[in-house]
Amino acid sequence: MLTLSCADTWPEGSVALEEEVVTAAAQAEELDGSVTQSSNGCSSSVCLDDSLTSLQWLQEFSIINASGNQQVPFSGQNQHPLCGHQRLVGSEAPASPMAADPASMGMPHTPGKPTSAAFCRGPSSSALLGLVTYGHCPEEVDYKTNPHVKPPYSYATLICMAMQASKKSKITLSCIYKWITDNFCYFRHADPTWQNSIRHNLSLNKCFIKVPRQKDEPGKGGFWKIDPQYADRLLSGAYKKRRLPPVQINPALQARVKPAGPLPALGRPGELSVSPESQQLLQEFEEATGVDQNWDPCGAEANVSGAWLSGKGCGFKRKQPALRRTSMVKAPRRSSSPLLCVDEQKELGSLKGDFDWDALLDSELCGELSLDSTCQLSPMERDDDLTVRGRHIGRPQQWSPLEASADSTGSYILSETQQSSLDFDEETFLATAFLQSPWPEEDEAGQGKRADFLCNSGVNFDQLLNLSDSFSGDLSSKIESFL
DNA sequence: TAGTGTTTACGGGAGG
DNA sequence: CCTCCCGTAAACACTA
Repeated sequence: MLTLSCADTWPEGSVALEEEVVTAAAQAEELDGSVTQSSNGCSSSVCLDDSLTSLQWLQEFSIINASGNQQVPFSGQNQHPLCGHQRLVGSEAPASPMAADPASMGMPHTPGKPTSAAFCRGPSSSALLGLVTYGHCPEEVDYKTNPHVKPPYSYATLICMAMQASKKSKITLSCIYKWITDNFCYFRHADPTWQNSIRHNLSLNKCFIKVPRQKDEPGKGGFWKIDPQYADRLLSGAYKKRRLPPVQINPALQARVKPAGPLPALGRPGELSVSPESQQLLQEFEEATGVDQNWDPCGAEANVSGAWLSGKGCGFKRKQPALRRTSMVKAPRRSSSPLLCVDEQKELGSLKGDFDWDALLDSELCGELSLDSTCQLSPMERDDDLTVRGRHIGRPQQWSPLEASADSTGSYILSETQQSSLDFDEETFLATAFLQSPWPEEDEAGQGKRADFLCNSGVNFDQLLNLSDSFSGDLSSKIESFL
């Protein structure tokens, strides 16, 4: 059971920091002046074509926004417990990344020699994981302003983040560059060879699809989008490049961990608590896995996410040497899940056999994400429901917004056949919730929001329809009811 | 010419 | 030791 509810109806709460917006817009214009600019800083065609393939809409489920705190990832003093990322709250966020760039203020910088950012890992999908991450990351690495620390994300992840944050289904290479430099100070000062790596990644990583620019579209180069088949994986488990040695929970943090009681509201990092259920699940987990508090949540999450990082799902397109990487073929379409191949489902199944991952995730997610109408976290009873921003959603098998049907209470109950991808979508949501879009939001005023959902989300109707082969209801009425 | 995109090659880290 | 992932470097072609 997972509840992400809040009083506000979505997509409210996705208000960007105006200063950030203005700055990003201005910078984007400088960057891509040859292309007709829209308010989001990307080319007009980007803005026009939103109906492609991203899981962008997942970002709209931001519970952080629901909590009333504007999130600004990779910077600031507060770290989002979900993802382990730091975030600024309100005015703590620099109006411009450059404005807060120590390197641009005379701070010495030695790019290319990243420090131990790897030990301050990013998003975790559960309260438990976030808790651990939070605990063992006392010295918060501000990737947005720290020019010395290379972000612990793979280039593929960075690209994916940029794509997600852009609110568009496809973005230009320059937009990717810009987002990365905006959000990671390191790359603003690092040797530009990283851009080569970005391009290399785009070309070789099958997660990314090139969308040629139309002939009548001005500008250079094409657009890139995320293959929806891999998007969630990319974001769910790729927040770190490599596995790390076991980490220790900060003893000081452990002392702050209190049994029982609701989790503190986001933004109260000083007082953490774990519900008894979570503790029990943790204990079960430890018993089942033999890990203790040295358990690396990052690696674990990668496993939970389908172990795709281990090379089973999101590999490179490159032609591998004949005797190497024979497994690097395009992953087949998933059978029951669009996101899991058979083998992966087996893996997850075997995992389930040993340990109830769902229970752990669900429990922790409940404890972490449950926001009641007063925007306070509250422990949740475990059931099979999901509430996002005031909308009650049954635990889906293959989550698709269009498959949701509203019940009499305005809740969205998904059919049982929709279950499989929720775990990944949860992960995706959690992994992307913290993302900040430097791109100016398009018209976010009032009524347009919901109608813009499917447009801005980048959800392709055709793909959604493909996802719901078995979906035979009145599509238009469902869409209308959903909107 | 600069930016973009593709491709190849190589080495290091990590896991099996 | 092998495989895989990832990063890096470089060469090359194409295009605005």
